[in-house]
Amino acid sequence: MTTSGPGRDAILLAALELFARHGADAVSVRDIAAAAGVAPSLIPHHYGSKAGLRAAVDDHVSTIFDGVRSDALVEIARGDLTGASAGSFAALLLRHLPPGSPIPAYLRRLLLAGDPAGHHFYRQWHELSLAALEAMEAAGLTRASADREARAAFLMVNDLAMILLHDHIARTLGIDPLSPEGLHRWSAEALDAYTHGIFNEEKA
Amino acid sequence: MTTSGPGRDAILLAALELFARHGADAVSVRDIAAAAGVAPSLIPHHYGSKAGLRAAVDDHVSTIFDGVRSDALVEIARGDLTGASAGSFAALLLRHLPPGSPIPAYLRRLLLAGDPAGHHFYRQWHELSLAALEAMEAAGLTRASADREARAAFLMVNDLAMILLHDHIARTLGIDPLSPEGLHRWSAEALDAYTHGIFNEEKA
DNA sequence: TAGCGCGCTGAACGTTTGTTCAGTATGGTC
DNA sequence: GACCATACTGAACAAACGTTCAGCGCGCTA
Repeated sequence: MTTSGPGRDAILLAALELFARHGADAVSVRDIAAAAGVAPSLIPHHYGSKAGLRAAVDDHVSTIFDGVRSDALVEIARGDLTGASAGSFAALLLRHLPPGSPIPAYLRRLLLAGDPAGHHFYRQWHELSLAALEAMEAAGLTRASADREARAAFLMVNDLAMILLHDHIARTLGIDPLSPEGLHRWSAEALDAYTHGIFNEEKA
Repeated sequence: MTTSGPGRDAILLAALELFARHGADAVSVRDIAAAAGVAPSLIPHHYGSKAGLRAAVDDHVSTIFDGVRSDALVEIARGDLTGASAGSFAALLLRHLPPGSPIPAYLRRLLLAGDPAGHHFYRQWHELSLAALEAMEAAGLTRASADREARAAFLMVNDLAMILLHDHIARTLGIDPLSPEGLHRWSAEALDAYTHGIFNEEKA
C-alpha cells in the first residue's frame, strides 16, 4: 500500500470506468490491470486488496460529489434559486462532469447496490434537497407543503431517477436526457408539471 | 435440462431471492444450492448452466409482470382511471405481490444491469404509461401536454424511482413507501404536486 | 560509484468458481 | 418382477479468481 506513481492513478481510473459499466463484482483484478496497462499484482501492491481499490474508488467519487454539493450550498446561500441548480440535481452534476464521464453510471451502481456508501450519499443529498426546498419556500417560490420532508424526497427522487434510468430513457425517447438538448426537453416537462400541474382537479 | 421436480422450483425461488438481494454476479451456484437444500450439481442438471438459471428467473419475473400489465390494460380499457392503478405503477405492483416479495428488488437489478431484459421491460411499461396517459387525456382528466411522450416518460420514471430508491427513502423518511401507510403518504405528495403544482409562476 | 527505496513485473500460490460424470434411489410402465 | 426414465448426489475437474513474493530497473542520496 503505497501513495504515488502513474500506475496507481491509471488503476483507479480504469477501475472507476469498469466498475461503472459492469459492476465491481463482474470485473476481475486482471481486467482492471489490463485496462490500466499494468501487471495485476500492482493492484494489491497499491491498494492492499480489491476491496481496498473499491473503497478508494468510492472515496474518489465521494470527493467529486462533495465539490458539487458545496457549490450547490453556496448557490442556495446566495439566494440563487432559479434555474437548474436548485431544481435539478442532474443539471448540477452535468455542469461539473465532462461528457461521457463514468460518474453517473457509477452513481447508479452506488445507489442500487445497497451498501452503506450509497446510503451515505443519498442522505447527504436529501439534506441538500431539503435545504433548497426550505430556501425556495422562504423566497416564496413554492406553494407551502403540508409534508415538506416528503416533498423534498419526492422532488429529489424524481430527479435522481432521470440519472438512474438514463439509458432506458435515452433509447425509448430517442434523445439523451443528459445531453444539453435532452436535458432541456426533460426539464421543460418537469417544470411544466411542477408549475401548472398535470392532473385536473378531481371530484371526490 | 429437464422440466419438473420439487428441487427445480426450490432452485428457482432461491435464485430469485439471492439474485435480488446480492446480484447474480455475487451469488455462487453453491450458495443457491445451499439455500434451496439441494446439491450444486442439480443446477446445471435442471437449467443447463448458471446463465440458463438466470434466464429462467428472468422469464419467471417477466411472466409475473405480464400479468400485472394485462390487468392494468383491462382497467384502462374499462375507463377505470382514477386511483392508484393508472397513476402509480408501484401501487399496481404492490397489489399483485405478497409483502416481502423479492420481486421489487429484482426489478431494481434488472433495470440497472443494462442487459436487454431490463430494457425490454422498461419499453413495455413505457407503452403502458403512454396508453394510460392518452386515456386520461381523452377523459379530460389531465391538461393537454405539448410533449406527451416526454410526459408519459416523466410520470413513469418518477413512479419507478420510488421503487428503485425504496430502501433509501424508507430509511431517510422513516417510513416504508411500499407499505400501505407509506404509499399513502407518498402518493398524497405526488397527487398534490401533479394536481396543484409545487412551484409558483416564474417571472421570466 | 556504491547503496537504498520503491514502482513495478511475472510466476506461482491456494481457494473458489461453474461444470462434468459415474452412480444411487425412486416411481411409472410393460 | 424386470425395465427404464429421471430427479438427484458426491467426488472430481479445469479454469479463473485474488493474492503473495522474489526479483528487476530506475532515480535518489551519500
